[in-house]
Amino acid sequence: MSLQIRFTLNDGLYLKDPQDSKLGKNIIQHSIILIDECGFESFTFKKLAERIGSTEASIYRYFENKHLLLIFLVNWYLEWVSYLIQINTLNLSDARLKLKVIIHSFVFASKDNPGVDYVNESKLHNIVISEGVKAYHTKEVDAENSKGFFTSYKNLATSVSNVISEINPKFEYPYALATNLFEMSNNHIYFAKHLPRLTDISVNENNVDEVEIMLNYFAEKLLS
Amino acid sequence: MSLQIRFTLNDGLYLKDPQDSKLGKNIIQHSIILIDECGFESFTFKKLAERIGSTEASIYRYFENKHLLLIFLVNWYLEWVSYLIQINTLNLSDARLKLKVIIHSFVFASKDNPGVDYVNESKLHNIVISEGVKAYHTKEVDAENSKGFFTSYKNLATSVSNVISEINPKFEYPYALATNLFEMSNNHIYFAKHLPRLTDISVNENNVDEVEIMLNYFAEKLLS
DNA sequence: CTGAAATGATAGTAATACTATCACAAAAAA
DNA sequence: TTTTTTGTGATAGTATTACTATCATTTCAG
Repeated sequence: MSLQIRFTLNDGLYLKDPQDSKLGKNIIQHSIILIDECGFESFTFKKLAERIGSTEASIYRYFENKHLLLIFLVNWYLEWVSYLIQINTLNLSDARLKLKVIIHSFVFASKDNPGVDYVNESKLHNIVISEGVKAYHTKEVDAENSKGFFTSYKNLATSVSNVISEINPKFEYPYALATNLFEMSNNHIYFAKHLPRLTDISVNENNVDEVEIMLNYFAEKLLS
Repeated sequence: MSLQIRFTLNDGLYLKDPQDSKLGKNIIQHSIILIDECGFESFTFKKLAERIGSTEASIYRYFENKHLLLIFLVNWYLEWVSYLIQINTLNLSDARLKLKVIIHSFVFASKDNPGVDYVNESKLHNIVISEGVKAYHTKEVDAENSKGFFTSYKNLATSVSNVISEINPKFEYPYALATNLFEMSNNHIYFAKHLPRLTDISVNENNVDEVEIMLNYFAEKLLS
């Protein structure tokens, strides 16, 4: 027997909760692997169906389209990061230490943790880095936002901004700093791997220490 | 007669230079309008052809596909911003003032300038804000990067990072700060418009003053 | 054991992302 | 001027994508 983590995600994202069935979990597990392999644009439900020995029609019973699946995965990741932050800051009283844990979670979300058996957190993090921004850069943002599809991100931003305000109550941009640390983390890992001239840091064999050091430096300096 | 600005963009981006012909300029002009209207995913060459009274086949003679057209447009924008920065910092000696001009250009690129008659810089800026990240978030980044498709961004990052190093030669992350100011500018304008809970600033009727103030604050604090 | 729910199998449609061919007009070269 | 080249339009066609619909079968809960 195993204690399974289960996140409550906005139920408008799916037609049937994939966390409830074998097929659903298969969809999550292998969509992560497949998107990581081929990239989001050339990922299709047909390919996914072949991969898991199912059919397109069956997958469409869970997700209306691949875009909603992407939002689902990104939200899953954000819930996972929020969860990590929560358990690792529980017994910390120093807000500066909490922010260090937060930054560590942004950068390392994949490593050092047990996780959920059907989710490869490391590959999911790669997807968030490479494809995450596509989740909310569409013509339908406003409609999707009003359905609550981005509350996971907002909640994370809020909890991080609370820590920031705890460190420096006079800092005027706690939300902007919170989201910027997250976006910057993903961006610069991506830059280091693919467009190194756009950053100063380097990531060798998935060693993202330099990113963490940079984010800590930015945060400290801004909040001093 | 008019003095037309003309940017030299990587010639691998197009099959035939659209800046050379009436149809080419029409493609640029109306693709900007159309992508701004429908968003990149539902923008198609067929719709564009109908809009300008031409045919799909004719457009394919200029661009291999809509993805390369997007990279072309983003590069055009970056060249335009670089050009603005160059002419507006020419007679400045104070590096801090230069950085202010840079930030102003990131945020306001559209307004207060004459421009090129077939390019609506304001709409182009909107496209960069909403769709820009898709230009380099694909499985083909590495291949496209090696063809030099992203040199406009790299050049901009380099020139901004030079100003940053001029302000504070000991600052360890001049490139990261340069790209972050650019990305942050676009991100937070987008957040303010569509996901306001992810930022602290607001943008009313395209008044982006608050974004500019925030970026200046971040830059000053980090470089102090 | 029975019935409902989940899945598989198959088929079909509209739109997308192209490629190919031919005809025509205008501009450039001879 | 004539001839070529070049650019554009018109039309057609193909493979793939993004779905939707229907019916049969399996699975599992009561």
